[in-house]
Amino acid sequence: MADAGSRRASRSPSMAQVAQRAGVSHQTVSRVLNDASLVKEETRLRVLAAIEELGYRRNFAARILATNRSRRIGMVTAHLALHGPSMIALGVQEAGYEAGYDVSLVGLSEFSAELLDNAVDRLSDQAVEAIVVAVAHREAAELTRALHLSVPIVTVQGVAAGTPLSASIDQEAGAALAVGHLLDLGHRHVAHLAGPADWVEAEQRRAGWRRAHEERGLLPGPELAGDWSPASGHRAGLLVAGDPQVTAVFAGNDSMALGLLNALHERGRRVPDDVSVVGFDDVPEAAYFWPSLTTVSQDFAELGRRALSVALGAVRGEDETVLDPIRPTLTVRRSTAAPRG
Amino acid sequence: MADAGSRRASRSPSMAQVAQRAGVSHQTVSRVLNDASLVKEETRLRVLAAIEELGYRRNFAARILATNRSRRIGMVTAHLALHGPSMIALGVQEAGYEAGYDVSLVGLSEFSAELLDNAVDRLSDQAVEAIVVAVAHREAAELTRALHLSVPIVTVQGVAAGTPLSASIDQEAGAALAVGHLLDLGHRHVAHLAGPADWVEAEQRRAGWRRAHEERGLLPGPELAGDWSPASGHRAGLLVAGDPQVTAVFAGNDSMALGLLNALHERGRRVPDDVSVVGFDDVPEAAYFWPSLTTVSQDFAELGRRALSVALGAVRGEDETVLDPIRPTLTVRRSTAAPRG
DNA sequence: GTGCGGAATGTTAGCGCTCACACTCGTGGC
DNA sequence: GCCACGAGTGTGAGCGCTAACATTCCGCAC
Repeated sequence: MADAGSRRASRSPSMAQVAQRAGVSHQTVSRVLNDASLVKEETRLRVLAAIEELGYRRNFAARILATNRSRRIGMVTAHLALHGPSMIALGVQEAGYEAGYDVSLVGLSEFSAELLDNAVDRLSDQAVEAIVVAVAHREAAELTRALHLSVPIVTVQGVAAGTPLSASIDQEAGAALAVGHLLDLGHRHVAHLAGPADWVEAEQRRAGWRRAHEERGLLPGPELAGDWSPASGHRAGLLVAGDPQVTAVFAGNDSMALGLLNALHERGRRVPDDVSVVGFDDVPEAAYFWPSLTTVSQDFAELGRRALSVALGAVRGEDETVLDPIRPTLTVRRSTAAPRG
Repeated sequence: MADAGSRRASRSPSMAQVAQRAGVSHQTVSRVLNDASLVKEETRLRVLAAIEELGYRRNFAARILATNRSRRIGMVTAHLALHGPSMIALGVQEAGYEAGYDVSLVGLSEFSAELLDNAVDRLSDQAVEAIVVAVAHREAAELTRALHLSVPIVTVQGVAAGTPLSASIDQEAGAALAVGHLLDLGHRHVAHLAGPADWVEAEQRRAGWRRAHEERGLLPGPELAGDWSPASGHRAGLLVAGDPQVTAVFAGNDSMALGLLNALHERGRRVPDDVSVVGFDDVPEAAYFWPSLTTVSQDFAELGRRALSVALGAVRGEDETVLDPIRPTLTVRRSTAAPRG
């Protein structure tokens, strides 16, 4: 119970107080905390004891002020509730802590240029040493690059592989994997339920879908427009159900695949007997869709870790080593089979 | 391009530089930034111009050091990837920003006493003014209370309504709502697929399930043990499918309901014709399960906002007004119907 | 014209830390 | 016996800000 009336919380013990108690100078305490090497073992223990007794914690604001380094990385993401972004955030945090950095996470409730600006602004106020932006809209990537802040910005979604200061997953390869699986089962062509046109990921997955056909000398099936939501998957599903030509669909993500399955059931089309469906992301629920969903798994946490390591490299002013994009893998379940007949 | 060789990033413009440029004292600049009231309009504009020209940003570390207030709230959560926690985090952040606070979010990759301790420690190092803990394990709530840090800790899951320094959703009422719906449709009793015993939420939902039966003078149906995962829902579903007595199941969350549906389909039991199913949470996908899931909706973002407001109240040393828990609502979809016959 | 009072602005002293340097020992070489 | 040296420690300044107090300015009453 701190004295409730006081305007300012009472100050906690300072380095000077620890020093006095241990009978040394404040600088020696500082040395114990930073590079113990130069302090005699006996003194070190005495200081440590004093720290313990006083419950001392180093004042981070004073430290930042004196060193001009915040040891803080900012991260902004939209759609924190989605599987991908939240896993990325986790990866960034973990890797950050390992490297002695704190991570300030700002979640956008929705995407808009203004909110993004705002978030970056706020992070700048906190003097972050680098910012990781995990917002997949194409516009976001462009906005981000236009900012030219004084700190490095690492983009982690919505960018082409090989872009400087970025980390990525090879979406195209993943899509090709999924579509290839369908074609190799004997489907003549595969329809694609695409994500929104302004997402780079959607474009990349679409490219993989086309490529898989081309590599086999086949013509791609019809393309449907979606927006990642199950509702859009459902709408597309109604269309698919009406066209007996379509025997296989590659959905741009698992949520749309879910809506698609729902519509197919509604119309009495059997999966995979009448129509095969494959998704993308491998959300934890995908294995329990009806039927369980064949989909593409990506290691988002690893993506986050890489993003952080790129950011730290930039902070240290190192030459950037461009990492190969992460390769997704295909998880085959019950929603895909060879076409009938 | 900062000079790559320098050990420390070059300092950004200081208040003193702004002052010089505007031809005033640094204190006047400070006044413009804080309580503009006492500064002549003309001077104010001159200072603002100087700030603009120099691209000045107030150094937050110096400010914190001088005021002894960090304007930062810490939040720790496990299962950031789940719908509930991520929405809560969003609510806390939004409300925090509105109140001029930054929020430091620490996501635990899994729950353990050690990791929780660690996270709280890290936040303490950042001198947060309060901590919001959104970790639902019963153990977490206990650990949290045992910490007695120097800052207020607000618990936001895993606590009974009315607990001091907490915000909550009335889980029991939500469960009673869901089960009541089933009973009022004419089901003799409802089976319950419960969450893990060490989650307070699981216990509360279970209590609501029992209460709904008692209020109607009915005996509750069988109780099954789950762990929130779709896999556990699937296991339970196989059991349910084998018992024709069970005509309705209340699942502790939507994920388990999904697994349950999956098992029911697998065994050829029709939903809702043979078995009605209701979930809890109303995740965005629930409307597209097959069949679409009747479930209980909770306003997690609001929960987060309340938690923050409780935290700020405590920081200001106000007497705590205990808020009524948030009332969930029932969303009826296709997975529930009257029993056959 | 003198003085008074509030509005506007300036001055000074820290906040708790790190950095650069200064100092004090004891030890060893000559 | 003196100096050089390095290990171990201390001293002082200063990071950029706010808080408290000091000062100046100006218009107005007398």
